[in-house]
Amino acid sequence: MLSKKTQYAFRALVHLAENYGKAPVRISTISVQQKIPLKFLEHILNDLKKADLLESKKGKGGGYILKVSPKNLNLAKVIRVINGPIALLPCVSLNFYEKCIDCDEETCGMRKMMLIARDATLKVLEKKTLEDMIESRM
Amino acid sequence: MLSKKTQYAFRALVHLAENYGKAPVRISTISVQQKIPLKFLEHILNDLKKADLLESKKGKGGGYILKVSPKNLNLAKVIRVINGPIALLPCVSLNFYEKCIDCDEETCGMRKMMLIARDATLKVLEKKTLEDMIESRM
DNA sequence: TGAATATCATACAAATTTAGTAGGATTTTA
DNA sequence: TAAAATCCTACTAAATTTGTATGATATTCA
Repeated sequence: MLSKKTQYAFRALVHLAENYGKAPVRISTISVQQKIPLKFLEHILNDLKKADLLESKKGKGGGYILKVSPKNLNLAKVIRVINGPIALLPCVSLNFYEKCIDCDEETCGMRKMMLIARDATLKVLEKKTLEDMIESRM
Repeated sequence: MLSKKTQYAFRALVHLAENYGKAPVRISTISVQQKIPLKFLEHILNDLKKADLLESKKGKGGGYILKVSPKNLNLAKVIRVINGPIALLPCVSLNFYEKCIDCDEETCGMRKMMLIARDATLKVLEKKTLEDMIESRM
């Protein structure tokens, strides 16, 4: 399951996507409108910034703006930045690979199955974008 | 990601599947051969038993046996019993549904996307069985 | 220039979940 | 009835999640 932090991140990103191309949006605005604890939201936006998804401006009139177009930001990217691996096992993770203990990757059946599951999940999450998410609302 | 407990569960189930139709297997045997802490394994096997996947026999000559055929035990079932929900959001979980806070399900784009992702993942995990897992090892 | 505005950085803390241990009760077989 | 096994309840330690607190830093605008 996605952490609360990740759900917050998506909500913040949707908010910023709706202001894409406009003036920066303050953390406090997002916090109030999306009902996300302000100081927690600071961390989240900072994480997204470090991942190069957001830009920020300090001082009066400052705030955050989406750096990439909503249609170029896929959901897998966001999940990986905030939530971590998408795969069900570390040994089948593309971005967070770790060897499993006591398991020979060549002959591990669990690994083989989770690889197939991962591919199926990724096919969706890497294709769907923030824009798809917003448009799907009607 | 699947918890360590879930990975242990799969390993234990594979072990039991290899003894399907034969005499019961003791916890201690599985513990040693699969390198799973014994007392922790007790809990796991008990959970699987409560979910009706295993049968147990007490006393000398006792142990655990797989109650269902390996080819009739799909991976989603196991994950749900030990790990919990497969969906990425509680509001799109079939077996562990919970309403999200501050979210209208009719118009929530995040929900719409995670529904599609869930279906893709489930299509694999509900189709693949313990037998598939074992056979895929070669 | 300086006050107000905003992000940025670091550290801390509470709550929850995960991963295991301990000790004994219960049941079955021989 | 003794040995062998599961069963049950409670406890504990470690890790992760979900925040909070405090102040530093940068920017704008009068």
